[in-house]
Amino acid sequence: MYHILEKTIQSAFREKVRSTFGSDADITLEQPRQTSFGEVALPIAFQLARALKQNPKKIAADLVEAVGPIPGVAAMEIAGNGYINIRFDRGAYGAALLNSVAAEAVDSDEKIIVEHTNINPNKAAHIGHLRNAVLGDTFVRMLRAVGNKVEVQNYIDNTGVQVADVVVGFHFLEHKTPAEVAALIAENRFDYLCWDLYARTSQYYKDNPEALKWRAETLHSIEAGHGALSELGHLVANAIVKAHLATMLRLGIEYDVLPRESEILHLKFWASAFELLKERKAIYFEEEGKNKGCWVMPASAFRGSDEANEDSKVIVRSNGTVTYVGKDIAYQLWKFGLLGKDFYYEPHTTYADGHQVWASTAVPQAGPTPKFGGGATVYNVIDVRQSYLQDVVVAGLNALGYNHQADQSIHFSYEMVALSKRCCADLGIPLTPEDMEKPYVEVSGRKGLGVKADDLMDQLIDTALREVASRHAEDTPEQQRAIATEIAMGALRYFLLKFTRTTVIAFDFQEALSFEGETGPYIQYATVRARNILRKLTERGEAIPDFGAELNAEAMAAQLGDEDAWQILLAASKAEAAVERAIASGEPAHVARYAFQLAQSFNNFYHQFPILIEPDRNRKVFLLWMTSFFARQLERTLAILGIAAPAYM
RNA sequence: GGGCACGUAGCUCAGUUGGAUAGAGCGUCCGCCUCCUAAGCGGAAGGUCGGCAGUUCGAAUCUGCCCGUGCCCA
Repeated sequence: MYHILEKTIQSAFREKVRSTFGSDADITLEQPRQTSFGEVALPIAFQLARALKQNPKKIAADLVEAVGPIPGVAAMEIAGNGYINIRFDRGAYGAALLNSVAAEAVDSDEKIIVEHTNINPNKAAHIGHLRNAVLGDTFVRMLRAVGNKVEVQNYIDNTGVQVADVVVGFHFLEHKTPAEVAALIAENRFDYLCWDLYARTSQYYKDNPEALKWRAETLHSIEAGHGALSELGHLVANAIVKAHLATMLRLGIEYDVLPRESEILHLKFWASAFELLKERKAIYFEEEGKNKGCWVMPASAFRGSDEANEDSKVIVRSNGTVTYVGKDIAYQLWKFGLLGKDFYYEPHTTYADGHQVWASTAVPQAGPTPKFGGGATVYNVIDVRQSYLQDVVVAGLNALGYNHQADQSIHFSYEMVALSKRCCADLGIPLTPEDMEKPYVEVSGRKGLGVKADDLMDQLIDTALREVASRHAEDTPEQQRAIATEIAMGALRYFLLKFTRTTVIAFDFQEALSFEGETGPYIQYATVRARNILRKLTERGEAIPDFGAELNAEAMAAQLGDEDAWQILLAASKAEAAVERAIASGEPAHVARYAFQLAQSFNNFYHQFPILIEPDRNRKVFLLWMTSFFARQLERTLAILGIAAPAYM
């Protein structure tokens, strides 16, 4: 509702600014410094003052005169040196909220692809991976909430160095056969086992550099697709992908399709992309210099036109192997439906809600399978350290002449999750003097340095469970655990979302395990309270009023004359505006912050207005409507954040 | 050496794209459970928005130069 009125005001002014002053300046809306100034402020007169060489105050007055009455607006006043302050018609506003039945949903046929998670399938997921997945998943929920068609992809690099290294560990260090590894997979926490083995193998390379030949041998075997090493590679990657899906499902994160690198290889995606790149002269064969014998992309393609830097990017090495970027260009082309090729798909996993995840396969399937890829816009959720490579991929699209798709290929970047020094101390990680100088310590899978996702979730659940058990001792352990899990996961998702994407999260247990203040549970608690009021009402034998019948614009106006009630309702009605703003800025943190403010508003309301014992019938009906409106807004916003609203707390 | 970020209260962070008196949580101090759940609420203290210059009606926000930190590319 709020953003609809915003747009009405905006367009009314835009039109008059154009017709009266011949300017098509942007109409920016602000929130007045003081709530007593009104609901919306326009500084447009200042923007026009310079060009028109007129007093802003006069411009503002002329403009207000020209615009005339706007539906939904009660008053416009000139304030300060030329601010236009706008007051809403409270009765009309309240009545509109009362009648709004999940408006809009600007349906679009265009598909948006969001790729996230993309964890190397060679070890357990850690907190850095969680940030990726939670950011990606929340952004997907935001896009879907406003009516977009979204496809969620989780790319699986099942033929890469990292998988090879774990295979090296099993085969050369542990002397395990595929059958033995299969047996290990059947046991518990294979992903944890690999976590340690990967670190051990990495250390072994360090001490015995000649062992790197094992890695090369393994990579060749995996690429060729036969032999014990290849078999081990598939066993490891498939088992770890399963573990990752299970880990992410704990946080309510689901995928639509898992495109795998093995199929990119077998279906010769790269060969098609290579031909395209050569044909369109996006890359060239280097005849001399250090990159002699390589196919390279000229630096000018991705570094602006600065001639200063001569460093071109190698796409195909002189030994004929393609770099990671090369494969990524092929994959990106496929995402836009530009490759002229497609995967085959087979069912991978079915979630409890019936939702099916598909995985790519090189084998044609008998029955009908869905189509994936061919998006109009592609978001790649990848951490900021990959910026350079992402630029090269986009440059590849541009060099091929796909400028529009290049613009629609968005690196949804975010800063890493590091470990605070206190966190390292908690984990018993010894810090070098070098580390002590730094503000935080970088997570390293290679060193086995990090907080495992499942460990963290378990710890959060334990902490929440102690609290739930002390508050609801009468409940069964299963019930307590279910509630504690919802609270723990809510806390974790909120913790990862409240920071903007450019902020490095220095992970700290004390902060992450907190359930008070600006946290997920704070918002959940407000939601539980709102619903409790309505539940208590029916428990007392009273019916929830028919708000549509008992309230109208007049009644709303009377009740909303109360300044506090009005401000609280106004805040509660801005959910859609907050989501739109967050999508425009690509910042899920804005939704998270709004959810917190919404909960604060509700708590404010809760403490200020006793509802069930309110003697005045009209007022009580109004307060109950406010309560149900809050409950709905909180539930919606939590759903967008992927946070559950527990039955009780 | 080049590129990209960041620097705001004791700590951790927001700041709606240049607007009116810079906000929140944590921590500290004081207060509130006879009342819909205290995972809550109210109040207090706490700031040279890294520094200097510039752009203009107006700068935490834009530009330049410094200082400091992180990441990436050679």
